[in-house]
Amino acid sequence: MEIEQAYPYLMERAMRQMRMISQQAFLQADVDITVEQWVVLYIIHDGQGLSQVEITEFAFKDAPTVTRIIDNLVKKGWVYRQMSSEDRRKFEIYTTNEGKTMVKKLLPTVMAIREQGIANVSESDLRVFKRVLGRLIENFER
Amino acid sequence: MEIEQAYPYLMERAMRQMRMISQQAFLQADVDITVEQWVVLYIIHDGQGLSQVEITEFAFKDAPTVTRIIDNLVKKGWVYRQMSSEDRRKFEIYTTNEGKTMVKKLLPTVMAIREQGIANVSESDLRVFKRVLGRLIENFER
DNA sequence: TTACAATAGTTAGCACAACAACTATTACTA
DNA sequence: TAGTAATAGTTGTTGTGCTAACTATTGTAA
Repeated sequence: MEIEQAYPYLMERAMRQMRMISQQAFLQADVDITVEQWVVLYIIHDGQGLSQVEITEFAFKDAPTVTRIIDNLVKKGWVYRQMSSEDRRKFEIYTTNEGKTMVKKLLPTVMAIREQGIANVSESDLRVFKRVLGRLIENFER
Repeated sequence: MEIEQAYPYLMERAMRQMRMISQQAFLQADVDITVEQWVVLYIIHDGQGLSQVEITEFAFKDAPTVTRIIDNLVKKGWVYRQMSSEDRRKFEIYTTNEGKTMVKKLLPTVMAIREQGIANVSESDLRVFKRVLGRLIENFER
């Protein structure tokens, strides 16, 4: 089937496989977390005190989705919301100690999967790969 | 933020932009269809008479998802299920005339968006890009 | 200062993604 | 051939993605 050679199809497929493998790895590490929750948790961990809007931009998700993912992370005790003192519309989001522990526990696994994907890909091919991805993003902007 | 340079992040972002632009284009063409419905409709159009399992494999989605997407396509009058004569567990899925019309109407738009993405990407870079994608898929297999 | 616009976040509704459990049918094997 | 395994498809549940509509707060301009 012709569609199997198209680059969007290949990208979709690679992404889905990576997601499945990551999910599997989280399960094996005995951590009840989805890939999307991981992404947001990691951003919160890295950015301590970000507002939800800022998290929205980094995660490239929309506001309602981020609200719900943070709800879930709060339920699991990994992050908390703190009312901003300058702007009462805002929250500042932080990881709890358990949240930090989770990130430390899972980060090596995530990095390993990322490496697994590009095993046997040369430095120069990887550079081209990232450059084309950057171009795609530019070309789809606006 | 460091995560913005990682290739999975770039892939996710490019894919999401492409999906949004496609959705927008469908809206502008006055066709009420989601990107996922488009993918499945196109596969059905191209493969006339495929079973749902076969569609599942081409679309790289799972069976329940394909069932429900086909349900929606049937509701919209673009495809129909026909009981297989050799195996009564199976359906053969075909496009209706309206379905064919939709594909003909939307295909040029979809191709144009695909081209827009790789505008100003050289032939050789595109080759590398696809090769790396293929490698990712291989590396995540098993 | 009052009125209106913009911003931060939430809620609701529909579609999709992943998983588990289920029915119906077909294939395999003792 | 009877019993069991495998296959095709559906249904239900939870979480996510996107849009629209909403509340509360802050910014801006007459």
